[in-house]
Amino acid sequence: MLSKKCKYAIHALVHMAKEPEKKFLIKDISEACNIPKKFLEAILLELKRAGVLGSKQGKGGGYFLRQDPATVNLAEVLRMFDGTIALVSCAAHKFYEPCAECEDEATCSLHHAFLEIRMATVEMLKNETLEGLAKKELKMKAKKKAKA
Amino acid sequence: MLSKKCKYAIHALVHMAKEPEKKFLIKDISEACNIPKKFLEAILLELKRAGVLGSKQGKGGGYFLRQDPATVNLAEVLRMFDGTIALVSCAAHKFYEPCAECEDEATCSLHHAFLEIRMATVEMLKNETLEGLAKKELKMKAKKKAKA
DNA sequence: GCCTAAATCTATTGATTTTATAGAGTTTAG
DNA sequence: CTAAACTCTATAAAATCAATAGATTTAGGC
Repeated sequence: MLSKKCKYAIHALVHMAKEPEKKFLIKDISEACNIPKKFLEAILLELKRAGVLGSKQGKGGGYFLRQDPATVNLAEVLRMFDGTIALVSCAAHKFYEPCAECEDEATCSLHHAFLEIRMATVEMLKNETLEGLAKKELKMKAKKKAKA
Repeated sequence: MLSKKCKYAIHALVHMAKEPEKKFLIKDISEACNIPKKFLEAILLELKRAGVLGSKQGKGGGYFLRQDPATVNLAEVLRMFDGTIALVSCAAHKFYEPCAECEDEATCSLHHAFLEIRMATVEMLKNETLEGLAKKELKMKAKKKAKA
């Protein structure tokens, strides 16, 4: 499972990607996405430090996307907040660590199995971009409204 | 990431699946797989309660596979120890729960994205059986030995 | 029957991580 | 100069994870 922090980050980013040019107040994102304001503060700050968001301080300030939402994908966000995507550390790409209990990774069937699963999962996550998610959501909401 | 408990469980099961008819002592599994003995005790007990293992108490006792290792897969073991395989609770199959912050799952892009990812992941995990993993491991170890 | 080997059960501890909040500080528009 | 807004440090509450201790029950073999 994702941490709440990571899920909140994705929610916030997708929300912002619906209007990629707009500047957002923490408070507004917090209310729109139902994320505790103080918690969201820390999250947005992390995203800023990672270069995904930019910000402007003082009156009239706010957060905005610094990167093209088509180039930001879920694999990236997951790794930023939750670390590795792999199910065991010895199958990780960016956060590789040998498993303490394993005597020989080369002949460990789990290592090989989870390596494949990690690679497939990362592929799927890379296909999910902020732009894609935001557009899908706008479309779904429009459809639902039309129905009602 | 899997919990250690879950990873230990899989290690122990694969170890046992290499000799599916044999009866194993906790101590022997613990030493073979480098798992803290007391911790392993609790794990094996859970696997027994779940029906995967059987046991015999007293002198000459031990644990043994109760199910055909070809029918036990990693999806099952993961769910037993770590709960849902999905990355968000609203995308879970066996452990579904709505996300607290989400106002409308039907139009949530994350819900749909993670639903697909969960389904693909479960497919992959289901293809990894105790028998498959054990055989692969035996083969790899034999190959390595032949080389040396 | 008694001894010993082995699984079983209850409880609890310590460490770590996660989630969240408080409050002071800094920046900027007007 | 003041209000609005992000920034930073600190910390606390809660949950989870990993591991251990110690007592109990069961069964085999002499």
